[in-house]
Amino acid sequence: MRKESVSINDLALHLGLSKATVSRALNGYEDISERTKARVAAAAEQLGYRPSTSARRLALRQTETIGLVLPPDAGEVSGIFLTEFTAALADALSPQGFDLLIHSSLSDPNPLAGYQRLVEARKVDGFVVIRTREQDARVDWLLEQHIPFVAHGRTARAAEHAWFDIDGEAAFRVATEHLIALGHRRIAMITGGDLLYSSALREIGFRQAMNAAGLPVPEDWVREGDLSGHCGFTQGQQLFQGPERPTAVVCVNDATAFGVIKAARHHGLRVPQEVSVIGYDGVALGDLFDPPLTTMTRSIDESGRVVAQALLSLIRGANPREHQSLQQAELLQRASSGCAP
Amino acid sequence: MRKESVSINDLALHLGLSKATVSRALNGYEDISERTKARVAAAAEQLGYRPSTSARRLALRQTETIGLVLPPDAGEVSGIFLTEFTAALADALSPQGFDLLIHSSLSDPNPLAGYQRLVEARKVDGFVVIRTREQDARVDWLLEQHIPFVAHGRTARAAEHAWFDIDGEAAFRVATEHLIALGHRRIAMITGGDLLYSSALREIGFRQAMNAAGLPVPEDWVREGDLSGHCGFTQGQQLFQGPERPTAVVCVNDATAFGVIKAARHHGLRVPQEVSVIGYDGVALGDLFDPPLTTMTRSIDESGRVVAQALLSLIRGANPREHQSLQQAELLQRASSGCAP
DNA sequence: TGGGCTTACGAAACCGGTTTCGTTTTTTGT
DNA sequence: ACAAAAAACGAAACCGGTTTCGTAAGCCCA
Repeated sequence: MRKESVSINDLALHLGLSKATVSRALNGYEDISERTKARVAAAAEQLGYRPSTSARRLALRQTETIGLVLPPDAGEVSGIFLTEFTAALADALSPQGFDLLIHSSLSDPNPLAGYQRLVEARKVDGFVVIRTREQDARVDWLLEQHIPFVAHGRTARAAEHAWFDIDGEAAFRVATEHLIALGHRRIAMITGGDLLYSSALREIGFRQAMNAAGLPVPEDWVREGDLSGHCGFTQGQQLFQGPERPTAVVCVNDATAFGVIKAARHHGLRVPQEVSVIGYDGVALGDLFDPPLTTMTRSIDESGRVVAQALLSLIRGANPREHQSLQQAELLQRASSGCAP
Repeated sequence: MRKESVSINDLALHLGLSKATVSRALNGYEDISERTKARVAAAAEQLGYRPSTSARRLALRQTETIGLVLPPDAGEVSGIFLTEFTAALADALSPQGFDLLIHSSLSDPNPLAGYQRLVEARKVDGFVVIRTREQDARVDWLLEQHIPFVAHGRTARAAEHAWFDIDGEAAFRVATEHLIALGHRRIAMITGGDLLYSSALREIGFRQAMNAAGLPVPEDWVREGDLSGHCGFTQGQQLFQGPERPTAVVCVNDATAFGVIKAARHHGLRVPQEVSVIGYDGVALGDLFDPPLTTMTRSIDESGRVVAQALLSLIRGANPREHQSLQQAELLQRASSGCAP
């Protein structure tokens, strides 16, 4: 613990000025002469003065901190994505003097608990909410409390809040059309259930492309997963067991796709010769997989940057409706998709 | 932004007591009567009083926050591990009222920059340092400044600081002996170079087991990687190209192992029939891989908990030497290791 | 020369807690 | 019954900034 840090009082004393003047000089107020500002800046530099963050926060009634509360299954489900995303967030926040606070309470089953604790303790100025659902209790509560936040993903109340999302509908249209162009006619999908609003949108895109091509979508070829690879595996096994099995599967995310590929192999089906699989997210590991995973992707770094900027804007008073951004994903064609058998 | 939050002054006024008494009552001081304590607690509950974190921090000269600064390549290299680890950290910290602050400055090439900024701004009470190297500038600096920290992994100066580590030497002895027991005699290793002190220790364990079994270790069968899957792939290709290729490879981490398996496949070598591969970390994705990855593992959750407790202890004044903990990893036998051909 | 305007700065209050120290009140001892 | 000790609480300083408001000094102009 540092003991000998110099306070604004020390600085004022050393300069023979009042702390009020020093404070305003450092903050560029108009009613301080240029000569004094220069003197103060020089002395601050020389004495190594660093304003105390705690004191600033108390005086400004602002924490300059934004909160990210992790879902209980964060590690298993969205591992790589989250690390890249939080890194991008933190990186975009720090030049503005903001910090990223990570909260996790596995113990408490209530999804609101973490948010409430951070708000009550006044530890954050706003939130980034990830993995949004269609009906999202966290979003409802934050809206009700008028707390700034930006959602990564839309919700049923998307019109009312700030969000950043990737156009899953379009993405899955593209992915499905890609498969259709390769000659596939029997295509299945594994969704994320109601764990992710985006899942429903992606399903719509899938169905649109199928309809447009006049292809049928049997009811049990749209199966509900839980975003995990394990579930992708079991659902994949269901898909592949009949004689009338699909020749291609689009998956709500990469983890699920990994599971589906494993299931295909279990049934002795080669990928992509006998079954094509497409994922969604573009995690780096997909490239090492066998076969390398074809997927829909969009720069995570940029997502983090955009979300961070939007949130800072909100905290400074911007209108949430001005920060709703829909981005397009791109098809990253690797080797898990190929011509229909 | 909440406006109407009740302060300790409001509470004192409402009770007809001084704020000093209220403060001490809430903090359980001995010189406050039980009756008063009960009254204060009841009123606090009723009015929904929540102490301001900023004010507490200023008065206590403590931030109750610990910092984690991400390495620049965090997302690519140690994705899944990091999410699980930070979640575990945050989870263990929050019951003690501590928060986890994530910092990342990709822009600044200086590995110390993030630490210095957080310390100068007095934003944290201590650090968790990950991915330690043998000569680690961050550790040197933190020691010099007498700032509490616990390292995840040892360094050359391990005797001087608190650390949590997994016994990589023993782990790689176990992994190598496992392969030897399966009949392998030609075993290679891919290390992490000097990116990770643990890498050197793991190499020692590997060599020990080989020596004990009287097996030779050709110089170019210990190849240097960078912890990434991509590098595992290129190094694996080197290993497999000659006629005298190894029948098994132990890898410094799972990502590298994934790359090696891909390389094996590129050379038409089946895993594990013709080549066995063992990783290290035990990430969840390993189970979905084809074949599921045999690896050395240890509960990440528990690591996080132990590190968090150690750091809190340090901040409360404990001796760093009392918090040096070496844990044993376990062999997680899946399908990427099998009998020698 | 004196009244009105700027300009540049200082005094003091404030943010919301904690802590030191002193004072009043009650209890204890004889 | 009275002095001494203990118990319970209040006043005020403090942590280190920001901000409001007031004022002295310098300048302009009649």
